[in-house]
Amino acid sequence: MATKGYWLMKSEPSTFSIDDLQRSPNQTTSWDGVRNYQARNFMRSMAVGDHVLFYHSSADPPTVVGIAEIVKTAYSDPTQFDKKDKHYDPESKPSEPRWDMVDIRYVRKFARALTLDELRKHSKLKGMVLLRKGSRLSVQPVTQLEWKHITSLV
DNA sequence: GCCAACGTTGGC
DNA sequence: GCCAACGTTGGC
Repeated sequence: MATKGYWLMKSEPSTFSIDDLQRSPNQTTSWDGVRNYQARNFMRSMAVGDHVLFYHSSADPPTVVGIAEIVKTAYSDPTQFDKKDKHYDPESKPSEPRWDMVDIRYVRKFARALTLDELRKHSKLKGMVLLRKGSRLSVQPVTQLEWKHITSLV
């Protein structure tokens, strides 16, 4: 059996929180609006069943709040063609869509949210992309060890 | 609100 | 292909 991938995805809770995900139809949503090539490429490499840490960015404090899973692999993000959408991309052609999204489903909320300060105290998490200075990637990989360690805290 | 870090754009 | 200017992210 192949090992599943582990990821972290950021969302501003004022825009879309883990509670919003839990309340969504089938507790599922499509992760649209990603307009960064690196983040897009990570989404393209996701497989159904991959595990996702749900992160609340620009929150006070910013925290890892729970877990989701990938339920649909990357496909064209329709908001790139919607002139009224904030993430409209006039350069992208329907014949050759530039931006993709995946579908994720709610799995669980942690008993408590994990702050960056707390995570930084764990030497095992020292290499985490999330904790790197200036790291802005909204979709990023997590190692299996990092995943195990974080989920063991809650 | 500030600003460091980073990605993108476009002139050359 | 270089790099300055600009825009965005996101912690603080």
